[in-house]
Amino acid sequence: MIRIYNTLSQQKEDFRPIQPGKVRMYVCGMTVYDYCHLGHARVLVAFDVITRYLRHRGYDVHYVRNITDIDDKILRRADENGETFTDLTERMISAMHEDEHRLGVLAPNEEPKATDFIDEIIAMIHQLIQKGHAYAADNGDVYFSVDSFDGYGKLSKKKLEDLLAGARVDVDQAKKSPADFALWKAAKPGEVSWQSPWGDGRPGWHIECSAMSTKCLGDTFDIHGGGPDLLFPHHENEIAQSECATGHHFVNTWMHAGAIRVNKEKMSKSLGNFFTIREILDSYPPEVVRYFLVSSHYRSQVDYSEDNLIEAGQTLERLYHALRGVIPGKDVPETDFDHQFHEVMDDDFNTAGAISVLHGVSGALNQARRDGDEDRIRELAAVLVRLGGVLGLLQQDPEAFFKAGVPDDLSAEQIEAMIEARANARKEKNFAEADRIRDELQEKGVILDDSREGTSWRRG
RNA sequence: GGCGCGGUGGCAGAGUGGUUAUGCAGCGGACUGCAACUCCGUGUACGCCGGUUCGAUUCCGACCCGCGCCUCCA
Repeated sequence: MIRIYNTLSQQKEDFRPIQPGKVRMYVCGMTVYDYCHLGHARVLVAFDVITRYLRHRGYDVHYVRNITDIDDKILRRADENGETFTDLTERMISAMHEDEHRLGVLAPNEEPKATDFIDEIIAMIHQLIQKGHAYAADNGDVYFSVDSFDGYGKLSKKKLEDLLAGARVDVDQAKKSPADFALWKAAKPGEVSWQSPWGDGRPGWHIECSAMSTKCLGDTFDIHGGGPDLLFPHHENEIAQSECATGHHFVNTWMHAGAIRVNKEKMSKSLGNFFTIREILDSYPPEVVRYFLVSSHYRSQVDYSEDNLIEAGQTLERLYHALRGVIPGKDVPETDFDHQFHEVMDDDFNTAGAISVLHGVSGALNQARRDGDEDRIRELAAVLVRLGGVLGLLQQDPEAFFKAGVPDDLSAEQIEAMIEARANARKEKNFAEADRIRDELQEKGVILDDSREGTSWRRG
């Protein structure tokens, strides 16, 4: 039985999908006005692992992750760049896909964009007005009336009165209550807009997710996830909109990833302390970044630092070393390691524990190597690749992993030729020449590994 | 101020009412022409103070400290 921590109940619960064997999951994706940063990568990778694991356990997962392609920040950025907002969003969407692909994140089943769901959004707003949960204000905006929904605050555990008492709630004359939020925003002159019964405008941020998730997954679905800062107000507002519009319970399990921090502060756009995925990938192999993210639990905070990335790289190398030179066996049945892996992953996707199982496999594999037990080596290699694959790791050919990133000015053939020259020098006991060749290669970023079987090489 | 989360060995990071993951670094060893790499072995821990218990790092309470949300942010 898989257990998942539910933000709604604040505890781990047995996971029972609405339809046995099928999981319907929605995750809030990117607002595409800039490149993805590490915080986005965390959510992307976390829910990728969750999807992979659920599928590994036999569930048919329908994973929907939206793209917010219209909002204030997009319009402002497009204006600053002197480009149309669609040029900007298309560029950022393809950049996002590139980043995801490099991190080994599988594509969701559906990737709805807000601008493709304007009709559904308008229909839902219309429904909310009819049921008395929303109202058109004098300024052309349409607001959700927070007072009309008794359940408001049940996800974030906030009381409406506390929210109203807070000084940071926007006081807007057009709103009946300061906590009300926009469903439809009237267009300013010259702004991109769509026609609606309440005048030209565009959707508010929260309504798009309600409209798209309902359209793609139905009124009630299993899992809704996202980043830690979406819990309030975004997800709280989604619940209010959806439950008021459909009259049904919205989501069974709410999942939130932990924040990425830099120097003890949350990595965020507003603090400006964020690292984009692409700039991190300039310095570290993508799989190392993924390993770093997966090595701690998805709900915990993690600190981004050079040291942590370097350590992740060293640890990943250890696992690939175990696989080096082995052809994994085929159709290897489940082992005790698989069971251990399932046990920790069943417990709210404990990827840190899962990685420890991976190290257990690699330790056993090394033992088999010492024993010279070829069958056992091939069996364990298969298990390691299989379980690693559930985390989206260890799917590369080990040689490719070790040799990636070698400077272009040195071809594999040249390296092999130098290795051979060194081997000859060593045979003639000309160690000065042998060491000269070794040093020369090291200077160029190539490290030689001597072993009984001969010499292999990898990037430095 | 309101709500929520957390404090584990030098570092990263799981977990558990008693047998104390895993990795990195350190140390010892094997291997090596010498090294590096690799492999094997190995020590150190549960913020503070009370309570419950035969026994608490694990449960309960207080305290200290850190963090997140309450405003756009994954």
